[in-house]
Amino acid sequence: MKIIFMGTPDFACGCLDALIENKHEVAMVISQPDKKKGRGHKMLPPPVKEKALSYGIEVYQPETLKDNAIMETLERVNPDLIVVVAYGKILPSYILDYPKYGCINVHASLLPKLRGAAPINWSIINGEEETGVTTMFMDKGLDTGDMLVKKTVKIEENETAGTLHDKLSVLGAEALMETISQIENGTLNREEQAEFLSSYAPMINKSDCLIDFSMNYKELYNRMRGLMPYPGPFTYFKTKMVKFTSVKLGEKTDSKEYGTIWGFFPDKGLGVVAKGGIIYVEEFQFESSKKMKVSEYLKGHEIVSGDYFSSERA
RNA sequence: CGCGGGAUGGAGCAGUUUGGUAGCUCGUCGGGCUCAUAAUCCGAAGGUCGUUGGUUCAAAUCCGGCUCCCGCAA
Repeated sequence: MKIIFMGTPDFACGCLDALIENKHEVAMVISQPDKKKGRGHKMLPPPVKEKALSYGIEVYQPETLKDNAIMETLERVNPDLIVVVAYGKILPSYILDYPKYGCINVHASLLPKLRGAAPINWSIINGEEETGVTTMFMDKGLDTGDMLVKKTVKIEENETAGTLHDKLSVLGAEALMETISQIENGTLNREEQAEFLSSYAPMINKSDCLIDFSMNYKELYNRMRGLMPYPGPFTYFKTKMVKFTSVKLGEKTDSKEYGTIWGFFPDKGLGVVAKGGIIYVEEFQFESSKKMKVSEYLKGHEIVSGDYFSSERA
């Protein structure tokens, strides 16, 4: 079976690896164009492109899918199946209809929940107890196609978006392999998504990351974990922006001085008052600075009792 | 040429504006006190101040080049 693989970020690399390891014929990889990234605007290729090149697979990076170039490519390669994992563009219907076996997608949630761009983050932010991956036949809607294989994983107490991302990347590859072999064996089981159960996981934006300590401490803890390590929950301490890189859920408190520093405890970290309880900060990163443990920071800086984090720069 | 911060004993920082003996907190090592201690006290070791050139009687500090690290933005 001749496959075109479409994907862009790290998350998709596990699936590409699995396809190769299981001797599937990946005739071409389509990825987003190289982008100016990082300091100094260096051009950097997306991870999937690098991975594909290391396998010696031809890579195509169209700026748009709306012109004829993509059609010519499809005709030249003539894939039986297109596998899409976190590609980042909507596929027009003439692509969806082109391959004999259609287009399948690996999505990092238990559909129909958390359709959209950031299901991993939102599963934690929403305080879900479990999430997973779902493969589906793509249709015109956003993650609305018929579901094929579903795999579940428990969200741990201290799970972050980073750790969950890695788990789901592996699980996604497994689900994809099962889906493809079911296609080959003709044992596929399609299940329609129950629309009334659906929810949406929109792209994370800057304002989602600004931490507000007047939020309930458990919800806040979920939100912080769901944003780690990227893009990272942040707030301000005096004149500087500070990003939290490791936090723990603390005990209850009645204090209403949200954002105020409760104290520093070598075994727990820097306690901060949130609504209903304490959040302990173990590690953070100030702007222009390296990430460091709070205990390290305190060797060269002073934080006095009564200092506070604020959602606005002083 | 996207914007900005930084490089000072093992760690985290001050000192740079206004050149003139290298300083703080922590750690390390030795010792005291103590039933004991991560507590406390006394003492010690440890730095060509990122690199390179220049100005100067004198440079961590002023000027130029270079290297590396980091945040933002995309």
